Amino acid sequence: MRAAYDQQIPPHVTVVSEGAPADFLHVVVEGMVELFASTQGREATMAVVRPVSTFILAACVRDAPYLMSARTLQRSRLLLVPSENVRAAVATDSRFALNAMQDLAGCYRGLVRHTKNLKLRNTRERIAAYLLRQSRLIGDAPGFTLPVEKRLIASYMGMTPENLSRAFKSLAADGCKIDGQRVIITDRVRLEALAGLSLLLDGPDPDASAAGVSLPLPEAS
Amino acid sequence: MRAAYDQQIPPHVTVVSEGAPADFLHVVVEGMVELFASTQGREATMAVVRPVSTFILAACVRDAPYLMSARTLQRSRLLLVPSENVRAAVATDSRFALNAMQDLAGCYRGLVRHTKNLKLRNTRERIAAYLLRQSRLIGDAPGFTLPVEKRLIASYMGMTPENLSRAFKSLAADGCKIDGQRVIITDRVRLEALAGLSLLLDGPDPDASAAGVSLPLPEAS
DNA sequence: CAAATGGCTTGATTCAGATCAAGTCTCTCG
DNA sequence: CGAGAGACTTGATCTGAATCAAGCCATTTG
Repeated sequence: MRAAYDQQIPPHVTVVSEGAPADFLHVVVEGMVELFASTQGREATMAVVRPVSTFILAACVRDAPYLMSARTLQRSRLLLVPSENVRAAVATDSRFALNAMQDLAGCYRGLVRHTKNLKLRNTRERIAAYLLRQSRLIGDAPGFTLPVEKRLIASYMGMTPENLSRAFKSLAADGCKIDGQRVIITDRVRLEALAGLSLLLDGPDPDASAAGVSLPLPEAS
Repeated sequence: MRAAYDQQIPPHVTVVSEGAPADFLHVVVEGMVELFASTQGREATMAVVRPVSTFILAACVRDAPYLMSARTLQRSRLLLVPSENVRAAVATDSRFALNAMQDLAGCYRGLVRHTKNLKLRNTRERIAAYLLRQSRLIGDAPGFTLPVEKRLIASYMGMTPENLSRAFKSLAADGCKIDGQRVIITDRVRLEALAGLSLLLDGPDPDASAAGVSLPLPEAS
């Protein structure tokens, strides 16, 4: 920690570029950071990190290049811990290692869920599942506010903003009303049926999503 | 290890079902194991594990339910280590913990790559990238043999066998000839261009794929 | 050895989702 | 306050990939 840098970063600043060597472990202390990947024009949101969580721990541990880029979505406070110090801590402090491992395992499981989602469900089902999960994470409240921009949700879910918009509208017929940022689940049973039940796929343990990776929690309302 | 079970398993046997509690860490000593996920009829291959590698380490570490199922593709020899022993070893043996962490980080990075692939490339590009990566993993040999059934490759890559077949055929025009199990890269430059350059996306470190997760290595020929 | 099974290919057709093209609304900023 | 920018929506159209339907081939099995 003594070697770490504490930084205030304005919104919309890219703080990590994929391909670069993993010099620092990043910790989001305040604000919100998007992890994304891009190739020749195309771009995909991989996760959104909220306080207090780390990102690119895996690259640090392996001393390998970053696989994702990161940019701030809001003004954010980041703690940058030099990778060598992280690796030293992992090697000498077994409690640190244990916690790092839990974090890593959580990230992995979060990504497994995300990938299953992409491969096994179509757009409407993915959205239904997402909304249900959001609702569950705040205690099964039927109403809540979307925590990030829709275009970001669309990218994370592997679809275009246009299709997200259409899907949102069409969900009215399946138990969920979306108006602007406001979401109201009107018929949970119906929505769950659409999502392809199997909340096994999304639950019961929140894993990484509780830790702040994947997409942020909504606010109940 | 003293508490572990050493088992010979016939082909096509499901040894792990998603949703079940993670009672054992599995180690593939011989053979080949497919990790897959399914919901209501649909099914997706998530990875193929080859010796010597572990699977479902993350579930063990977190003491959480399995997120994937596992079945043998061939007659296989598996070592089942009770999860509690794994967690005990992690807690007491810092070298063990360190290695487990490396493994976990490798799996995570492998999955990040896979997900980027799914989100950023279309079917032909994914296949081109896959073939190039296979070639690279055996030392840039232009010719090799596909290591698993095509239907499995198709599922792993998130497409139907029909489309994989068509894509393979169409790649003849882009620098790669596939005949049965045999692959010959005739024009690497062209194929790389199609794959969307960015071998950043797939390299340079092999991470998990070297460790035996993702899809198996091909055989040079 | 004939039948069956399962993987693979091929063609025809369909459809989910992408793309293209406006247009609206909100928020910011000069 | 008016202009501009960016997010979002909506409709029309296009297209990549899925689905459906045979047929082929190799391997297994009775």
